Amino acid sequence: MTEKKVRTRFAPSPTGSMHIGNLRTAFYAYALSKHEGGDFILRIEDTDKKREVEGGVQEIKNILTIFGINWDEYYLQSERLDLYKVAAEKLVKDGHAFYCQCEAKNAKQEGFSSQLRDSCRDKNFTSGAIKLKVPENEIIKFRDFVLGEEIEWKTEIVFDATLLKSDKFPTYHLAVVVDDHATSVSHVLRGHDWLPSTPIHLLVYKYLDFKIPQIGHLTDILDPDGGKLSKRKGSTSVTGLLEEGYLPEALFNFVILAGWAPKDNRELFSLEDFVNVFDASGFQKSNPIFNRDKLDWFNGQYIRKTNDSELTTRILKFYKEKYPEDLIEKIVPLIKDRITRLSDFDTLAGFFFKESEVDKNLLGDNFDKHLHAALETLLTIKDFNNSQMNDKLLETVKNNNFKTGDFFMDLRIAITGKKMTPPINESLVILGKEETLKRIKQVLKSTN
RNA sequence: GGCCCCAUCGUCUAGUGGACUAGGACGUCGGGCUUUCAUCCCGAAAAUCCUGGGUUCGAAUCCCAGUGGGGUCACCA
Repeated sequence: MTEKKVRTRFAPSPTGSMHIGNLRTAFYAYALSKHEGGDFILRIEDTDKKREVEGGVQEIKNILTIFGINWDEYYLQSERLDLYKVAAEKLVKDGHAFYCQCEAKNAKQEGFSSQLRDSCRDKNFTSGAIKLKVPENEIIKFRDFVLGEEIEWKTEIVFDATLLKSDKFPTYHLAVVVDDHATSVSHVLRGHDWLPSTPIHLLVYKYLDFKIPQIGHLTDILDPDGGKLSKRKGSTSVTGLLEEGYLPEALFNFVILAGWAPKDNRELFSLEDFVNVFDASGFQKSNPIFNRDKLDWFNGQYIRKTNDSELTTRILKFYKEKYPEDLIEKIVPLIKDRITRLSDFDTLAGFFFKESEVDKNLLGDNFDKHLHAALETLLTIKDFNNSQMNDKLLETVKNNNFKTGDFFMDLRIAITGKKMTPPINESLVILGKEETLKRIKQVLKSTN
């Protein structure tokens, strides 16, 4: 009964549109706690006012909600400034930090900086930014629960990091330690890029006399061209991917499997499945490459799993109600197996809404005979419905000794302007008699 | 450059000293189904387990070095 509750947090900063790798961290942190019936905390790290983006906080909340991630507690660092200030001043008082009045270096210097010890560390100023007084000749280490390794550094290579900026806002190094402690976070899960600054945090924990939580560093998702995932190859922002027509379920499934794997190599996971089977030993140690083909495959899988009325709604919303719902509903069964992204709906089903130009070169040698025969047959059908359409047209093919494939291909092209389309007879039914005949006549007329 | 992490088919991975003639998935190629394209089904190719040394009766699995990839070195997170 004294077991400590697993509490994790997702701590993004509202500095731009959320990156897919960032979202992955949220999924992992969520599953880590929820698998144990623990708590998941959302903490906004808005301590850099200069970089903060308008609406950034709302976007983070919206995205988590879209993916079904709910948080048990919520914190905004800018509302907790006193906490950090007290902690920083305590460190100064105890001799583990000092005031610095140097001019701020607020951008990365050219080349590699090597000035690890700050010139103000022994000047005993009583105001200014507060920096950590890193000790000499100490070994600082921890066991990373993702890597499963003990990692250590000599304090000689740790720099006197700024803890509290002169604007009284904390830096990440201070805020992360103070908040994780204050909110009883048991497991810290974060990007690989934080590994090098972990010794700073470890020192702060020690000097503040806080218990160190479990800390784990996740892999980075890499760009197919090398380096960290970048925007060169299309969007990597979550909203961008959503706008490309990817389903949240597919994005979720794809991204959790980039950096984590189950023992049995299972592929399809809902959020609930993932929480159920989650096991931290499944974390990978090496960086995965963003594989769009695999994402596309997942998306196709989920489109097929979605029931027709739900898919109709999603397409309706995706196109911001540009197309009428009743028509989408009829078309959905025809395109469901044929699209990999919602955005494919346009290219595959566009002809239903807008007459497409017919390239005569696409038509076969006997298109004239084919289309005349089709026209004649279609004219006799009073009520356009699937079974009748199929029977009559097939009968026409037989009676005229046409080649079935060639006949339907010409009809297909005349109606849609394309060689790759949904099933043609079913499409004609949806299109209706009037429109169908009109299009066939038009092609016949323009090719004469 | 210093420091740190990592290394199994093109890609994501299973594998935790003997069951590995290294398994699965995506992609690719071939076939089936079929009035197109897809879906679906079947099959194939694809991995010197990065290299070199050890340890061991035995190594993809443990150790060391090299090489390669990644990260990081701000009053940004």
